[in-house]
Amino acid sequence: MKNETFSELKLFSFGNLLKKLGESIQREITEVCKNRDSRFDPKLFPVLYFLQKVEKSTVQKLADNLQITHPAVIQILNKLKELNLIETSPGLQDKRQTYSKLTEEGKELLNNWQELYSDIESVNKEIIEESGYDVFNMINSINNLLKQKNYKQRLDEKIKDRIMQQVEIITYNKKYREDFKQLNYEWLKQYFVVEPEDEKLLSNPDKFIIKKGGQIFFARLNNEIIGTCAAIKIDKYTYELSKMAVTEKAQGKQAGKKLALSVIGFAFSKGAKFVTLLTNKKLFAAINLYKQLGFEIEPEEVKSNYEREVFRMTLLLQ
Amino acid sequence: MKNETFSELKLFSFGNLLKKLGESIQREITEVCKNRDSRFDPKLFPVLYFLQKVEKSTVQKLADNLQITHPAVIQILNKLKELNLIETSPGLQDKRQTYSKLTEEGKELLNNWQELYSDIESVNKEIIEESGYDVFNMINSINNLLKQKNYKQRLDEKIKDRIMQQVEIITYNKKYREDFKQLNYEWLKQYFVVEPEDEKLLSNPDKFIIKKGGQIFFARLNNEIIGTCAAIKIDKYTYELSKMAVTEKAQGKQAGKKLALSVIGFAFSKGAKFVTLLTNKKLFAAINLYKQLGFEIEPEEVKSNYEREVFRMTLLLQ
DNA sequence: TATTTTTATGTAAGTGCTTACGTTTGTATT
DNA sequence: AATACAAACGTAAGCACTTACATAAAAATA
Repeated sequence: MKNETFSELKLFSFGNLLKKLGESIQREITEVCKNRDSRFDPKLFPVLYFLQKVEKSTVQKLADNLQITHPAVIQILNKLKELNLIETSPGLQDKRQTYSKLTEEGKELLNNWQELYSDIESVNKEIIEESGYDVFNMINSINNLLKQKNYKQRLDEKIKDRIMQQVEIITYNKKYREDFKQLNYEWLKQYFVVEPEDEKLLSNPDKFIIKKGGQIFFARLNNEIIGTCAAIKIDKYTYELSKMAVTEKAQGKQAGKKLALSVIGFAFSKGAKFVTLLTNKKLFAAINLYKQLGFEIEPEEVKSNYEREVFRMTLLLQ
Repeated sequence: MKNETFSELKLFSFGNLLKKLGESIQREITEVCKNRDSRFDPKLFPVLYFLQKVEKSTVQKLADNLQITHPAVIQILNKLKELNLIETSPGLQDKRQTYSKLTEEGKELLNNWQELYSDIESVNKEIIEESGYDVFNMINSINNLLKQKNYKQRLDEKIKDRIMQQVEIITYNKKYREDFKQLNYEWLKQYFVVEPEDEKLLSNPDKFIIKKGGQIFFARLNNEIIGTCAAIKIDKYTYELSKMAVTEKAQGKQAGKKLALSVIGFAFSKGAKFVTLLTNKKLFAAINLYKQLGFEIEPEEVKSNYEREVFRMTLLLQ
């Protein structure tokens, strides 16, 4: 009965479980040490140990080697200084540095602690052996995995994937005509002005896009149309990706990417060789997306009948 | 080069490694969550989750189920209350209790978070699978080991063993005569007064103990005599454990136990059937040790020629 | 050479827990 | 019924770190 919830949340709390286990072990070690010798604080030990090995060290070097932050090192060094176990001196060549080294008292105490240190190691070793697991390799293995791709990245990707899967892409239907117009208006007004040219096309998608062999895609999230994009037939081998618009509030849900992929897929299925598009220098996010999908910027600046600072990008379908 | 010290201290820092790994995972989870929705704090989640499952709960019940202390629960509940995700009410039968339950807003939010929760679970699962280790069984296994015998106990035992091994037991030699006398004087003065009877025996151990077929043992730690104990021959079948004295500053190093064991071993090797001793009611630690070694209190109160509140304990050698 | 950037250190404050302690209420014992 | 004991909750403070920020010196760059 008890711990049932605990076990349900086990996978979610994975990090916490590791943390708690480690903490409880450290807590008990600290307690035992304090009982033996009020000065023996296991958290001080690694710093002392390292100082013994290298004679003297800067703060940064300690932080790097002990895998803790430099403020943590400084706090430990301060305690050691209070206990007269180390002494510090400013760096000679580099005046920013602070070197720390053991005092005679520090060396002696460290020597006395060596035995307790070994005892702790023995107990840890026994526990690990009794557990029957190669705990260190496990820790290493997970650390390496997270070094290759850190947790944040993994989780961000997972979330992106999930959201992308939630966005459905559907094809044109008369009932979406108003959505097509609205989404594009919203977008145009944000960046430019709506020109007569736009007005004409956006009001008659059947006539200017569908009937001419093109297609219009819509991104739907929870039964709401959040984005659109058209594939306009230019010639047998070329389709234009155009009228891409995703509503502000649904940004970041990968709808644009999914829409663009649909256009590309459509063009490909029609046997096209190129997908081309016009875009504007200031639309960084869009340009990035197109690049990511393999579009390349045409070298010559294009003169379009739209009064914008535009250029052409083209994707070669293999 | 780097991390070398780290790896030298690996076994010592076992708990810390686990803790750090867990912490770093939790940190990144928290960061990602905060970016998505400033209110989604993964540390709040288990409490919400549990409240959803049981409808309402007391503080203590939450603490038990989530394996955290009750102040931790209260702190989380306070945050949740600030966010209007829960509401609390005092217990009806038991007025000490405080019940918490989700508000409508809390239920809705929890529902929204469900997806992010699943994403975190998926990432954790992937990491664990990629690592190739059965991390949960490992954690369980170690937790169980520590439940059977906690870390503190293990470490205390390890230290005791080590110290006991360091104490060497050696047999009588004239050069230790002064140690024998001094140790016993120190001890006698602390608890009683030195009587003529004592004086006589302590000054002539060769004559009164060794020559009569007994033996005197000394405990040596780092070339210093820290304790002594005599085996005095009473008759063919009986030796008396007597003149046990361990110097104050070396208490707790198991010297007494080791000395007593030496006396018992000596008596056994001489073919004795009993080891007997006189002790005083106020010497609790000593009595405990003797009991631990198998000595049993003789039922009748003994009249000794020492003016102390004494009784006899005897060990039957099998 | 002047200026920007980076590095080493230090300080302050935050975090997510914990232990320690106090108050109120309930339960057990005399 | 009176009293001792235990439990539930709450508050305060501590712990072992962390992030965030500040400062001065060194290194890189223009």
